[in-house]
This record gives sequence, C-alpha cells and structure tokens, in this order.
Amino acid sequence: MDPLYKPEGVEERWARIWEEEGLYGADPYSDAPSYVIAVPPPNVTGRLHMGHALNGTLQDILIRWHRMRGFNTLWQPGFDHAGIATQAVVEKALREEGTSRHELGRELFVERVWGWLRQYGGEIMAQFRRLGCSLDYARERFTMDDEYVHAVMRFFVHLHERGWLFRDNRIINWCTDCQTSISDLEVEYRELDESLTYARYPLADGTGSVTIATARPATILADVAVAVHPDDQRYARVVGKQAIVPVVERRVPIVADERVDPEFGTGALKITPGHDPVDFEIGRTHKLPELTVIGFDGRMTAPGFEGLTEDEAADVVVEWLREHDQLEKRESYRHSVGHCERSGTRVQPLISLQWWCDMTELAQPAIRAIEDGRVRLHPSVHGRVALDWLNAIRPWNISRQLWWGHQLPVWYCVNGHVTVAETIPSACRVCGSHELTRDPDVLDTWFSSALWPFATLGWPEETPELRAFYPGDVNSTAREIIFLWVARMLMAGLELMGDVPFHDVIIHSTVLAPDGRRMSKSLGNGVDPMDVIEAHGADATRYGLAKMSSTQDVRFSTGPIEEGRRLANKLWNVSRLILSQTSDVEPEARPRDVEERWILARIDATRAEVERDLAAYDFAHAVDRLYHLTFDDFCDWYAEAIKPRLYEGDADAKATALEALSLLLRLLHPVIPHVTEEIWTQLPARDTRLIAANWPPPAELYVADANALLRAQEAAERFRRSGVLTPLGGDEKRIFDAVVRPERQKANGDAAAEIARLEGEIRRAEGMLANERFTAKAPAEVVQAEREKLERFRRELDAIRD
RNA sequence: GGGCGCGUAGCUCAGCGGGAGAGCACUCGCUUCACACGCGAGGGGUCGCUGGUUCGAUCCCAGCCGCGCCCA
Repeated sequence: MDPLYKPEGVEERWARIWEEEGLYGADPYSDAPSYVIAVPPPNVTGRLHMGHALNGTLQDILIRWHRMRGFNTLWQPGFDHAGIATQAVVEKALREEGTSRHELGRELFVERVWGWLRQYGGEIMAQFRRLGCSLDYARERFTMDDEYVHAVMRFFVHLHERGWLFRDNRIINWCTDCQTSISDLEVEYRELDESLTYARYPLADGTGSVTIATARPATILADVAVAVHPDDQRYARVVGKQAIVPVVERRVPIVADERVDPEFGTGALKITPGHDPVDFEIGRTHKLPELTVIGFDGRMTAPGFEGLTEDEAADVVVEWLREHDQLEKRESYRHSVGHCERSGTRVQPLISLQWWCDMTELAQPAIRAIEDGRVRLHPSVHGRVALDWLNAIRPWNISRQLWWGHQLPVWYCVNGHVTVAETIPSACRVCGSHELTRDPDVLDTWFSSALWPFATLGWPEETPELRAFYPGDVNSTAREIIFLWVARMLMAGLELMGDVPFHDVIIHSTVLAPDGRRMSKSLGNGVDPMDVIEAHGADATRYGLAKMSSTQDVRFSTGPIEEGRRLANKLWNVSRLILSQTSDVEPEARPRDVEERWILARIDATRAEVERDLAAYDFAHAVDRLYHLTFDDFCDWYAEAIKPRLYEGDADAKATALEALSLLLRLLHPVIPHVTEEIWTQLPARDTRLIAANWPPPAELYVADANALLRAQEAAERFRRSGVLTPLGGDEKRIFDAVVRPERQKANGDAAAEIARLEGEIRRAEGMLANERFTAKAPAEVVQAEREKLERFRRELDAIRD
C-alpha cells in the first residue's frame, strides 16, 4: 500500500465491479423490506452540474446505508426527454447544417432527435457512475420509451374521462423565440427600467375623462374596458359609463373590479384581456371581448400597424396621444417582466387555443397528504410553501407547440368533433367520420415526469416491480422543483395509484458559486463537478458535498472537498498501520484494555448518532461526526494507544484492531464508498463486498468506563500546553505514555501560562456563584454544575502548584 | 407587491437561553518507524446595528441596516 492514497483508477475500478457484480440491482421478488428512491430524472441532453452531484451524493448515501441495513433498495435511474431543451439543441444543429425542422418535416425531425440522443444523450448516467452512485442502471428508463409513452397516453385519457381536461382559448405565456406556450413555472421575472404612460380616455358622454397608466401603450389598441376598484371614491361616478379608447376610438365600459389596485398609477386600469393575464381574468368575469393586436411572432397585427414591433407601435400610439392632447405624462418605471427561462426572451401573454388541465380536484388529495404528514418535506417550511401553491392552484396549460415529446392523443374530425383515445382511432367517436387529424401539439414535459415514480415501474401494467417498489420512500430535489415535480408526482401518484409516491421529500441546499451568486452558464461562474472529481476524487467530492449540504444555501469551496480527501488519506494510512501488523489474525473484538473498549464504544455511539442524523437527513453533521471519529478518536488516541501492543505482537490487540477498523469502514462506506471498499478487500476473513456488508448493529456491550481515557487526554493536553506532568497510574499512565511519548516531546507552553488560565477559570466561576440572583433564580443543576467546575479547576491548580 | 431565509474568526460554515466552535488559512515546534494530504501547541471573534424580555441573550421579541431566494 502506497503511503499516499491515490483515488485515480481505484474509484473507476470499484464502480465497474459493483455494477458488473450486480450489487446495485434491486430484486422485485425479495422478501426484504424495500427502500426506494426514484432519481429526479435529469434532462437527457444535460450534463452533471453541482446540483446533480450534490443530490446524487445524498441519495446514494441513503441508498448505500439502507442496502447495508438489509433493505431491498431500488434507486431508479433514467431521463426526462426535456421537450423544449432537446428540440432546441437539435434545431441548433440543423441550423448549422443550413437546414431546419420545417424543411425536414415532423417525422424526419423526430428521427433526427433520436439519432442525436443516441450519440450525445444520456451522458449524465456515466457521470453518476463516476461519482459512485449505486443506481440500478439496468433499469434505466426514458420518458420517451414505448412503455412510458403508453403510461402518458393512459394518464391523458384518464384525466379526460375524469372531465378535467378541456380545450380553450385562454391567455398563455408565449415565447416568440421557442414558438410555444410555456407554463407559469417556466417564466422567470426580471426587473426592467421602462416607462409608464399616462393616457386620458375621454368619457363618451362628454363629461370629462379618465386617466389610465400603462407600461405597454401598444396594447391600447386591444383595450376593451377601463376598470376601477369598487371602493375607489375617485371613480365612483364614472362606473357604468363608457370611455373612448384612444387611436381606435372604441367605446368601452368602465367597470368596477376588486382586482384593480387603487394604488397603481391613477387607480384606473385599462383592460386588455388579449395581452395581460390579470386583464384576461377581469375580462372573463365581466364577459368582455378578447381582442388581440400582437401575433405569435411578437409583431403587431392591428389594422394599420401590421408588422410593426411593439415598441414601434407604442411610439405611434404615444405620438397620437400627444397630438390629441390625451398624453398626460410619461415617467420612468421599474417593474418585473416575465421572460422565458429557456430562451431569455420576454414572454408575450397571448390568447391561444390550448389544452388545459383543471387542477382543483387533483390538488385536494395532495393537500391532505401534506397536511396529515403522509408526505413530509424537509426542511418543513417547504411543506407550507407547497400547500400555498396547491391551495392557489390554477389550470395547467399542458400543450406545447413542439414536435419533440408526447403528441396529444387527440383527434379532430372534419365535423369538428374531438376524439381522445390511447391508441390511434379509426373513426370519430361522435360521427364516425374517418377523416381524422391528430392534434399536432405535444404535452408539457412535466406532464410525463409526474408519472415517474410509477411509470418507471411499468404502470399501467401490474408488474412485480410496481408491487414491490411503490410507494417509494424518498424524493430528493432542489427547491425550485417543488411545484414542477414534487407536487405533480404527488397528485399523479394519489390519483392513479391511490397512494403517495414517497413519504419524505428532501429539499437540499443550493450550492452557490464561490462568488455567492447562483452558478449559471451565462455568468460562467459554474464549477464542474467532474473537474472536482478529477482533482480530488469522487470520495472527496461526495464528502465535501455532503458537508456543504445544509438547510441553507452554501457557497462552493474546495475546503470541505479537501477535508474529504484528507479523510480518505488518513483512513488509508491508519489501515496501512493496522493491516501491516495483523496479517496473522482475523478480525474479532477481544478488547482487553480500556482504550479498546473505549473505541468500540465510541464507534457504536457514533453509529447511533450517524443513524439519527441520516434519519433526519442531516448529512453534514453525520459526515462531520465520522471525520472526528476517524481523526481524533480512532487515529489520534486508539491507534496510538495500541501501537506498542501491536508491535509486541499481541494477538488480542491485533484482532480487536482489525474488528474496529472493519466497523469504521462500514460506517464510512455510504459517504466514501471507493476507498473503504479498496481497504476492505485487504481485510482478512471478509466474506462479502463492503457495499453488501452489514451496517454495524448496536453494540451495547462496549459501554466503556472512559474515565482512564479522559484523564489521559486531560493530562496530555496539560503536558503539551504547559510541560506539567500529571501524576498518573495504571491504564491512564500506559495510555498517556503510548500516545504522548513525553520523552520525545517538548512541551510548548509553560506552567505559568497554565496556572494563569486556571486562575481565570476560577475567577469566572467564583464570579457567577457570587451573584445571588444567579444562585437564587437559575435552575439548581446549572448552579451545581458551576460549583463542580469550580472545584475541578481548584483541584487542577493545586496539582500543578505541587 | 406577498412570502421565506441569511448576516458568527481572514475564508467556508456549525451552534440557536447558562463558560464563543469546526475545517481551511496564519504563527511556532516537530526528518515521532501509518500518514508532512501528517503530529502538537498557539494567535485571531463588542456572534450586522439599536432597543426589549431574562438572574443570564450569539440564541427569544421588536425595529433598523445589508444580502439572497421563492411567488405574483
């Protein structure tokens, strides 16, 4: 064994062996209790980013831990087809070839996408392998697999039969760049500095005018009303009258509606249902017409304005207002404006004929599941966020104007009837017409991901997998995915399977860039986890990421990763020490001396603490405990203390050391699997791979009397600090001599400093105890503890002075 | 605009009602036969600010100042 642990090669080798030996595989026929995590399906075109690496690490720690505890674990791998992202990638490639999807036509285009995916897709699973993630790779699923498509079609038909799907012209978020609608959750808001235009709308009866404020003057052309708040006294007299829209000179009603914010602008709101979501709602309430003046290319369609950009049209409108003395003022205005998160293009709210899913009934069981704790979010604050969203849930626009994805199982006949069917129908359900046209749209990607926890198991077929592995246990994901995935998986699972898809949802921290901002491609501040693995090893990366997981967002730093690397190296070296001296024995706990009972007790206590941490999904603390167990307890004290006996050839000490090491390796394995497996291989008498070894059971036998250890440690500290040798006897002295080796060490401080330190402590304790209000009001045990500390410091001081 | 969260050692972060912690960085001492990716010791903090509650506040409450995220 090399004195320096080098992960290169070792890690790849173990990852390969574990997978080849089938140790990642789940068994649907096993009698053991199952433990199931479905990986949040990464985008098939994506590459591993820090969020994936962190999430993969946490899930793998849980999976490996449960596997060692005897659970039949399934970590379900696979991909999401990522409609817009994948289509965009392939379209870009086509553009570079000088062609386009429209030139190819739909069928050829879809073939191209498959071809592209065969060549470049799915990279992430290889990266997960490199990280040591023990997904059951043989079970990889893709949301575009035939079986999966079947599940999606079934889901659509099911929702349709329930009466929750409808087709309607409603306002949507249109991306003029992607040429598709996008859901509310795909819109990101950005602050923009623009201007607010105040325009006077004359009253039709000639009794004056109403001034409105708008950030988008071009949409005046599509105004169909003016609205004011019903309680707004300023406008009470005009409600019910008519106003004349500038430029187009349209007479429109002035209505009262509570959704108008009296504080905004003048308190009078122009209503443009065709181009604003709130106006759309108000328009529907008041049964107003829905006019559109902007097309799907973002250009004006209004008569006389055709082809102009919105800004150009705005200039014309404002100029008209100025000429007609109806422009009151323009002022600068900062507001947040929706942009397509994919393309960055400003979202164009438009009215479009789309398929929608009414979510109200789907949401109710999900709300109850969260409320009654069948699904728990960690940290729990996210449960409330999810509930807020579910309680205010809105119809979901599920159709996308794309070619890549699940084409809607909807056919229209020449007579305008709609047929919804899982498989291609031969005739219209209503009139029997054979002239059917399939709806060209595809489903929102999240529509299919909602089925992930059970469609991957074969639903709607009743497979052994579905019986064995549903419901699952944990869903681990990033905060921004709560609504996109977690809530929708929950709703779909409850609706189709009658049970929650998982019981615990871990919302992990966001790993920020070192500069404290979010890692982003456009900022170029991202850290590639594969570079980190390359530089420090997968084990170190896993350790570091677990350490950086938290309820809070954490800036990425290499510190914790390097800590993991040192841990691996430390473990490697203490293993070298023990293995080099113990080739003639087998691991067995035969503790004879106090330090042996002590380390076994420490290992067991840490086991219990780590179990508590992991059960609470507190990975950072679990990992921290393991670090200190290894460095401080195992290496600094235990290994040093038993060295003399190892060198003497004490068979009991050797056997116990091997056993202690074997326990330590098991505790560390879920976090740093490669190095622990590599060392494990060299242990004598192992009958299994470490990945499949049993997690140490509670060992209450070794509740050790640690006083001798404690006194030796205190004496060591004092000696090193002050040069003062504390009189010790028996085990205390033996341990002290073995670990400290005072004959070879120079003390650093001096006795005077140690005396001063103790005197300070005594003054502090005396001061507290002299305070009558403290002794009278503080709990008795606190006061008592303080008295005992005082006595101890006095005793120590006396000992030094002697 | 609504909601949530964060400001603790030079850096990254724990702690969240009874003596301010870890890792890194820094200083000093160690060619100690597992490890210099090591061992030992040490310096370094009015725990964002201002009030309040309490015998006691980094921790609880209120306000303020910075920073961030989510939702509209």
